[in-house]
Amino acid sequence: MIMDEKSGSYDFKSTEADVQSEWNQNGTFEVSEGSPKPKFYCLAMFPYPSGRLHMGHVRTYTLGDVIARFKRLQGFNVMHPMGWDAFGLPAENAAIKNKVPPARWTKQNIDYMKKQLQSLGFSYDWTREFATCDPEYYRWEQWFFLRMFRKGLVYKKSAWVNWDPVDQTVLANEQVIEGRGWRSNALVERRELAQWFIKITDYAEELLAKLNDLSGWPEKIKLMQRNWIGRSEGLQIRFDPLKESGTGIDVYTTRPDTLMGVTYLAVAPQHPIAREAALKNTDIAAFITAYNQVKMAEADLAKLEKKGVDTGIFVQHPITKEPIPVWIANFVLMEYGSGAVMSVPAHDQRDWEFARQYNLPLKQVIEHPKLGEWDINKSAFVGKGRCINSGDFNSLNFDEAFDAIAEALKSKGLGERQVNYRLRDWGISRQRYWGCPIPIIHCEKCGAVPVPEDDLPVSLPTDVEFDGVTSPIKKMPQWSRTICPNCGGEAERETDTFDTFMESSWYYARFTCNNLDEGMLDDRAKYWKSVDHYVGGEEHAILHLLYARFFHKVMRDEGLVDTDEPFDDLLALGMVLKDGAKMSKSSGNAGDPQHLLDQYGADAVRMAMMFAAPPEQSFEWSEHNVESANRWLRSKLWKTVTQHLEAGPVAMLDKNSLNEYQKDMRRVTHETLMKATDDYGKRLNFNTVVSGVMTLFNELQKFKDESDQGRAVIDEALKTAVLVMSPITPHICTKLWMRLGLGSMDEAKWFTVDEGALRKRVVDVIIQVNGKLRGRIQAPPGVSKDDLSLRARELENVEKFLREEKITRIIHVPDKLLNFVIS
RNA sequence: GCCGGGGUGGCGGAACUGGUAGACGCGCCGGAUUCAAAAUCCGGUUCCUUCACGGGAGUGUCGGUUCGAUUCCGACCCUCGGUACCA
Repeated sequence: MIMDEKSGSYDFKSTEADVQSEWNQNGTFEVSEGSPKPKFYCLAMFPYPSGRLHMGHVRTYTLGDVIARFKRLQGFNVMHPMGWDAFGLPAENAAIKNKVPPARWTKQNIDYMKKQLQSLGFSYDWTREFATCDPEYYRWEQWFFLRMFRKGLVYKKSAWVNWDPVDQTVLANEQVIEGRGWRSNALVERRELAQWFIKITDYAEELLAKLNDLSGWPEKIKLMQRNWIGRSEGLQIRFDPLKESGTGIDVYTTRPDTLMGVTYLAVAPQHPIAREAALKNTDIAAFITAYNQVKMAEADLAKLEKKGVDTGIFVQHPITKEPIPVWIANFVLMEYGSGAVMSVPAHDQRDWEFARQYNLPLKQVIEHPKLGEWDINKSAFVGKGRCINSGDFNSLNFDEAFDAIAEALKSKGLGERQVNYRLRDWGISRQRYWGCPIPIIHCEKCGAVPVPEDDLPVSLPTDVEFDGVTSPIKKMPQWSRTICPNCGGEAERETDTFDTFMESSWYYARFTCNNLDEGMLDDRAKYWKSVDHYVGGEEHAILHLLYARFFHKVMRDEGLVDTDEPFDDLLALGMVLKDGAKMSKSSGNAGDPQHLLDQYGADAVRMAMMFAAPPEQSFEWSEHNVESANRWLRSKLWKTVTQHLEAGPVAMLDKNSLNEYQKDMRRVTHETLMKATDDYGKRLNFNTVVSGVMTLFNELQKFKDESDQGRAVIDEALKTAVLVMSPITPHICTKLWMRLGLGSMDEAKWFTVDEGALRKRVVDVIIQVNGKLRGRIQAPPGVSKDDLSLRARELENVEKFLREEKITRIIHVPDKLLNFVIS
């Protein structure tokens, strides 16, 4: 047993319970908009209620809490809310497995996880809590969707899904394992369904440009978003049919300078040309069928062996009018550009490999700028250079050729300059039950009609049987049968639901006014503005963060918020790994912290997590650290403070009467405080805050001075240590703060560093010979190069390396280093 | 495949602007305390070499820049995250 019952020893159970109940009674973390303090909105990505917390949650929420508590100590009006990203696939899986309706399962999980979060002592304003499956929440999401619908940001088109022919259901990519349905084990087919899309590409330019303003975001995340948006400038080129009757093909290229080297075109297997060709040719039909058996994830498609099939169709080259064969290739994506590419095997490695495989001709049209000669039979030359074998365009460089070819094609109506994005419009239809219903009514006469605002929300029935075969609301005519708001005739509700990224794209704004019945957001959203600090896993670097940035811009354009970006500063956390893989819902409930909380307490769990690694780094979780954190809190922090208090009252610190020994100890205190201020406020490295405080205690342990001023120095050190640790281990620190006679921790203010205390009496200067360490000298700060050089040469171990050598240079880094360079 | 990270003792990590590599903690080893144990405290702990002082090597691999490189540059290997229906 960890606790012993001797009086005065640390009992984390009663301490944590006491402190938490005080927070609850006092409403310590409830905030409003009327404060004279500056506002600070601190948010950690809300969890999917998967059942129990795992260590990834503990890390995210402890980091968020540390930031919130530090900012509170610095005098900010801190809002730190929490809620639930409650719609999603796992609830459906659990419903099938346990025969529980998704709503009930979700509710149970929320109840349990909320208790866990509370027992960890996070400083949440729980009055702002909501779950995204609450109709009061998703009502406004439906309302906002209809605003987008009326703005023309919403449209319908067909798109491909993974179809399980046995379960008669659409599968998510992660539910397709080696080409088979996860439950039925049936071979998955791809199907085309009509789906709703939101025009995020209308905002592509702004989403890209505004990244430059996000100085509080990590460069790596911004870089990933830039690449994801993937802006490029190129040419849309028309290849006309050879015969009048055929169909032409549009391609998009960023290398129009290689147009004269085109030897074939490649189209995606879903391209209309490919489909048409399949009707007449069984080989082509078989090729497309085989392609459609691979799941639609890009990672899987891109890893396919490059394969193609000849359509037998020819189009004409827009300049030379020569016939160009059209192939179908499994590496061409229908979603990007026009679903067709012009292939220049001499100057594109992928085209080159494809041409080799199918014996298609190569034509070199770009000269290597340095080598001149290039053997295109060995590999493609993908660099830029001057045009050759290109008729009128010969000797032009890339830019000149780009312009000349663009002009030539434009005059013939065969080409147009185009800015293209890799970013695709956001498909938001899901053929699932456990999500927010799409508020559209389908009428035979009027088409897709928005549900009138007064009829919102379109509620999802929660008392359902869920067997996994199709969505329950697709089998409930009493739910889907309705009247057309337009013509009053019989009509059907849309039975698809929203992508769950919809909910997480605006929840941060709703926390400002979660109880608002009359609208989506009110002026409180304008008071809290953007999230000042957003904390969450790096796995959300692209999708969630991009969708939320997009939503925010649309909300701004609708006058609902005042700022351009939702998240000013972003802390993108590394993964907590278990056996080398990320901890998540899909890997079961690995890493439930409950037994650790029971055995060692919340402070120990929080401290162990913060001490383990810096936030942005992934690391393998080891429970061992929790025990040692508990030991440190108990036998160092608690015990030292307790013994200090038991030794009686402490005199006032008089800075001017300290001896050198006491000044040295005091310097360590202020160095620790300075480092912690920087680590919390700027570097966001909390592991080094902990190690700094541990070092302070190691120094205190060596400091033996029972004099009045000696004890005053200790007193200051302990108060500093308790303050510095309080964002990480708030329970024990709240109690010790009180005991140290400092009153309520809720009123505490961050300390100021005493610059005078940092001054050093002596510095350690290292002496090197040719960059190798040969000795060290203690000297007063500011010691001159000459003095050092003289003293260094007297050191035997330095002298023996300099003897009989010629010194060519002496490098001096003040107060740090002296390096003798010998030949 | 593509995009973005990461790689430092037995382990987690530190070294913040190119200047003492391994802070702090875990583990392990030795000692104190104890009837004994737990708990606690003290000391040691990169590797090789040396009685010792010291010396040599060393931050994924190979190469480069520099008086000096974990840090900057180039190539490669391994690994993690994302890849648009996991969230």
